[in-house]
Amino acid sequence: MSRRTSGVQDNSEGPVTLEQVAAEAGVSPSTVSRILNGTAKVSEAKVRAVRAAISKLQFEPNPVARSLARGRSASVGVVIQTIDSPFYGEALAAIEKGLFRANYSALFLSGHWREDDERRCIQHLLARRVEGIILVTSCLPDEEIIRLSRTVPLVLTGRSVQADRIHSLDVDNTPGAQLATEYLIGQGHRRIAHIAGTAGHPDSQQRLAGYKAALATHRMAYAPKLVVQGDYTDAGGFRAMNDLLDSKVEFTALFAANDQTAYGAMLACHRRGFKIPGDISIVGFDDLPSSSFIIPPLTTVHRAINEIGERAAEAMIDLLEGRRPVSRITHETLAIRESTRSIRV
Amino acid sequence: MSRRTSGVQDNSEGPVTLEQVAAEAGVSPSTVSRILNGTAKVSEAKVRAVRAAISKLQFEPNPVARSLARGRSASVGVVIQTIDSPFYGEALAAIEKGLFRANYSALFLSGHWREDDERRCIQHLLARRVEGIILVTSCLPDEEIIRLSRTVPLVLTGRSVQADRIHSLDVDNTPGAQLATEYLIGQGHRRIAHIAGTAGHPDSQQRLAGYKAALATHRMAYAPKLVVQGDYTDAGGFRAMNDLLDSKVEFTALFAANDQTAYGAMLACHRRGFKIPGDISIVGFDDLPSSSFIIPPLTTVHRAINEIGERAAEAMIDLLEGRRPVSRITHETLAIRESTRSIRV
DNA sequence: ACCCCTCTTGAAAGCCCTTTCAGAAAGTAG
DNA sequence: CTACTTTCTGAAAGGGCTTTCAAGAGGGGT
Repeated sequence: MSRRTSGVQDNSEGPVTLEQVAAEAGVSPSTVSRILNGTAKVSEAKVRAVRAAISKLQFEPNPVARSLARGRSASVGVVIQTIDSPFYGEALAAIEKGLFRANYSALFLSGHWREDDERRCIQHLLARRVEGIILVTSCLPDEEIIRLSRTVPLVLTGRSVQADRIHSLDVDNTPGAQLATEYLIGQGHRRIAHIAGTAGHPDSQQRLAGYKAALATHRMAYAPKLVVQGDYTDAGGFRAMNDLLDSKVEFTALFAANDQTAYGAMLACHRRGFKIPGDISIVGFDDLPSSSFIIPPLTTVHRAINEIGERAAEAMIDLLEGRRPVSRITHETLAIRESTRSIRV
Repeated sequence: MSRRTSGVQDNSEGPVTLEQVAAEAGVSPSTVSRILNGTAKVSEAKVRAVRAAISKLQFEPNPVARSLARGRSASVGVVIQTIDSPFYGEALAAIEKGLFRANYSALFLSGHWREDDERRCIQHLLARRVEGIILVTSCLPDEEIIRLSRTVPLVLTGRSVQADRIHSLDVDNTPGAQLATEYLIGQGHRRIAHIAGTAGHPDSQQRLAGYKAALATHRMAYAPKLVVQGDYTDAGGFRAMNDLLDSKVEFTALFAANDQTAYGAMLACHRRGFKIPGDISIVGFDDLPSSSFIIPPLTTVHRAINEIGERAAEAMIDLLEGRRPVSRITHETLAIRESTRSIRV
């Protein structure tokens, strides 16, 4: 015992409390609280005294107590599918920054593309009393999301669900995919293969839809044989390209569901002696940071992923502070690099 | 008024509280708490009644109140430098998983390799009353870290600082770098260039040291001209390789400070018509997931980054629960792929 | 039958803030 | 100078849980 008594400067004894500040400044705790939060006018003199006490004692309000008293946790949950993955990483960074600026903490959890894991994450977040949840490409069915939105406000990316406290930051992937495919068509390609993303993912369906739409626009037949299943990973792209090559179906270009798939596909081509873009032109989707540095630099659909993250954070803050979010996302563009070539005659 | 009274199933009225459970079960709040935490023996009958009430009301204890009462926040802070970056992403995922399993939440914040940002993050985390902080490759000076450890237990990765409540998960990069360089030497290379990592980073210094050590072991002279500064990014590697090529210094192999640097360097070679590994052999460091899929697949020092993450989480939990962490990290190995070749005669 | 223990349980105090309520002080109007 | 506002301020009541303390109940020993 005893260390409690001492303490000219040695503030062992755990964090300083608001009451200690009040005592030091000779005012009541309520006054200190009011100054801290600006919830009422307080006389100049007391403000000064309290500020002095605060800095003398190095007081930092305890956010846990504050949360309890206010009934608000000042934190929002972010459920992402894979925290690794260069693509989502960038979004995360932007979300973190946006929330941090508005004084919210972010709790990141990964759902691993599994509904059950995602539910578990959400449960955990709710138990932690987050004030809102940002779902980055959720796997859950619409009605479940709507039900959830009755409990907490939601921001969804890569997905569109309409409900009162839901803000969908949907980036329809269809136009981007169409853009990519049409670019290939414009370069003279007529037999264009596609390696799809994970089966069942909405954005993978959209990318396929965009591919089909481009063909349709140019009155080109859709050949199921030219489309093989991938899973958004390098390895999946590698496998898929091998399947494609094994199947002996002819094609001069490939639209890959994402950049990683394209990487894998490129390697498969390389292994079998096909040159890119000499023999096969390849377009990706996402524009990962490294895509401009691989060999050859990848032509790909550019998405401003950090912008998506920023908007998601903003929208969440709007929702929390009772404003109606209106954020719109920049459209996808095509970053034309060196993995494609014209085969016009 | 009124909606409070109703409620066969409609639990508007916000979350259920422990007191409501107590009332429903006909016991005192203390008893419910004891059952929840197993802090005392409670009669079979009451346990059953309480369990029934809990599931009937769907009670979930409020962690905020719990934190306040216990004085423990059940959360740990994780300061990372860049949340994006495939490399750190993996570590994060592993840390998140490890902490989640032990019922701790992780608060991720990025320091952007800037001391000030890192300090700000730490302040924020302390204000949030995290119980411990994991610093992934911190930029802060040793004495500051030691001072901090008097406030919260610390786990450090990529760094070694000795103090009571600090557990360093240091992976000395020197041996890995030496391994890489010696491999090149073993393949007959005599003029080996090195693109260093960000100036001043300890691990970048270690990698350089490993490079030098390998040369020394083989009685090869260290030529400063063969070493140029990079910054761990693709772009930096690209630039550095161009500088190297411009300088007309001769070399047949390159040891790049990390995989991204290697990517950039490879592209620079490609641009100027140098073949890899035909003209120049390249070895990287880290073994990013995509490194086995780029062209050519990169020979690189493999680090079990997810293992580092797992160990970090475990160590933190040990520290928090009063155990002495003893985790050891697997050694680095060399993943030999196709970006290197022997030039033995 | 009486005393002493052990075991289970509830009351109440606390954790550290916020916020309502009401009193005190100061200002304005009549 | 009184009556009524308008400020500023403190006391006290939460917010939802944990934990200490003490009382009540039941058991064993003599």
